[in-house]
Amino acid sequence: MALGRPREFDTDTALDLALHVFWRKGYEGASMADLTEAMGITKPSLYAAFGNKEDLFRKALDRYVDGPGGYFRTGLKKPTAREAVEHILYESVEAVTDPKNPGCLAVQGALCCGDAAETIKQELTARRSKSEEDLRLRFTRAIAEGDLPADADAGDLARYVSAILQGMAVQAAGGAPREQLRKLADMAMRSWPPV
Amino acid sequence: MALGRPREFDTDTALDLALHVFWRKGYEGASMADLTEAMGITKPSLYAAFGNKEDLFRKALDRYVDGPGGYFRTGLKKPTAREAVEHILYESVEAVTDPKNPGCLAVQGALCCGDAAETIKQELTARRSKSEEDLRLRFTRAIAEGDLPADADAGDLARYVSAILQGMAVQAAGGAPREQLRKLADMAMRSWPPV
DNA sequence: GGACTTATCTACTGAACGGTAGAAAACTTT
DNA sequence: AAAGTTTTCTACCGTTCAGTAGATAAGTCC
Repeated sequence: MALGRPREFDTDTALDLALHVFWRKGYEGASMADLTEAMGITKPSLYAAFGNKEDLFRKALDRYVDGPGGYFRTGLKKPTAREAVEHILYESVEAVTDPKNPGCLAVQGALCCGDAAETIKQELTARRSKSEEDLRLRFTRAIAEGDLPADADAGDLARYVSAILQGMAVQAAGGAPREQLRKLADMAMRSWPPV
Repeated sequence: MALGRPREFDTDTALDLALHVFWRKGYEGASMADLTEAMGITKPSLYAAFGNKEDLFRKALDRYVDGPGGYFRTGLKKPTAREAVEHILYESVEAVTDPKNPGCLAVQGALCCGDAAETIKQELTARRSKSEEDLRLRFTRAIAEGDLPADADAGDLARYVSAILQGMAVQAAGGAPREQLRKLADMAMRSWPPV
């Protein structure tokens, strides 16, 4: 066992609780008081375990990507581009319409912000770009493998799917019901691949 | 002329300056210090002229809708649904990629927030819903007039266009270049109306 | 000119912000 | 049991937040 007084809370569950606060309120909107209250720990414990607010957010974001946002990576592994897009779109609908925390952390965490949160905004921007790039690479492979038209533009398709996902995230943040977003995904799929 | 000491600044230009601060930083991210500095007035002058921060934001939002966001209303007046969507999409691309303040105020003003800004978030959500409803009504008319298929679902189409617009806003907030968003609009138009 | 009205300024309020000092408590090691 | 290590707690730090009091200045009205 580790030296010293043992920690009285589980860091993973505490991080999950912090994640949900950030998810609902955004980086700037979530105060340290909000976070400690939700996590059930005091501020010094939080700082000792996770660093500062920015560190905590980054750790929560990692957890988000591996947990509630894991459908993205899973989808990329599907055998065809169509199946990948289908999986990502419909799983995204379920994720962003979770009534406990509607929307997408990568979109609403810090879409724009005051000066203090600028680096967090950049981090989220970079993550969204990375996701779009992952889609692009997947579509490039699909073109090579013949399950997308040879004259398709992988970059355009990736941007299109990203925009749909982000649009759904905005609508979900506004309380759009699951049903409606499913119909949105239906529409996107009916015209896939877009010409 | 009005009674009392005359105001030394123009309220409309001051409101424009405030609008651009809110646009770049969001409601929570824009501090009163940011605002007064940009507007070139002191805090008491601001409060006397515009009320409190929330009032100021609402007035800036009205100005946004009538100014930089005016393309939406203009587009709805186009003779056909296709022309309306085309106008709104391409004008939106220009608006959200304005390098001075990328993105859309109605999306990034308060997509999610702390408790204090909750009413602002609701106001923005309501405005986005209103826009979607305006699109739906326009498409309903278009179906009646025969410039959309009789079996089209006006609500679905409105949601789809809204999602594209909001997705573009998110991408623009992340610095997506105008060229790329134009190609996104191209794709949306090529498959219009979506089946 | 004097009364009245409104805008402007400096200086300030209380509350909330992120973050920390320092002492006490709980464990392992020897 | 004593030493060493780490967590926990209360209480606090300085800063920034939105918002305001009160005095002064600049006009109009009579």
